[in-house]
Amino acid sequence: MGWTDERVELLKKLWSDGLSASQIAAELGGITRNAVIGKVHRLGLSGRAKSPSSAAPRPRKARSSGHMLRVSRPAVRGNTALAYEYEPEPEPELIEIPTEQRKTLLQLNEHTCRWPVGDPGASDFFFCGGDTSNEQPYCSFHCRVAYQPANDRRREKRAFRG
DNA sequence: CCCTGATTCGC
DNA sequence: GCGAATCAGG
Repeated sequence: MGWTDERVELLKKLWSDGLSASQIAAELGGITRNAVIGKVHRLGLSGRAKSPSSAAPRPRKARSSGHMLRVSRPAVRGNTALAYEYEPEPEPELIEIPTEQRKTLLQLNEHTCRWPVGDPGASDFFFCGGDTSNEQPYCSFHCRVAYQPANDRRREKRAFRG
């Protein structure tokens, strides 16, 4: 699907009407939003009350100085390797479960926390084994973890590890 | 993770 | 010139 005069005119109209590139792409059909954006730029009609931050020029290559370093996973496109990576996040603090408290599946009973720790099937997989109370399946800490609102997945994941 | 536009560059 | 890939940001 090429850029016929009709399609270009429609593109100009829709773009000036404030439609997004993906919306225009869907309207024109058989084309991606990248194609729309590329055409918009080539036509020189970009800049539509754009956010100033997105208008800032992007560096061609990674800056190999300053605090943004540690290129450990180069992103390669074609024969050009360009990448920069931010400092890795620090490891989340793991809640230690005493070794002597840990239980295997066979060691669980109605008074031991059943919260799984580690990857099932792994050699170091075990259960929390902490004391439970009030007929709960988990210890107090893991009860909080298990019953907290489900929208905080990051926290849930962290808790799963420990 | 959804989306937005911006930019680069092989084709 | 075209637009996928990739970027930065909301």
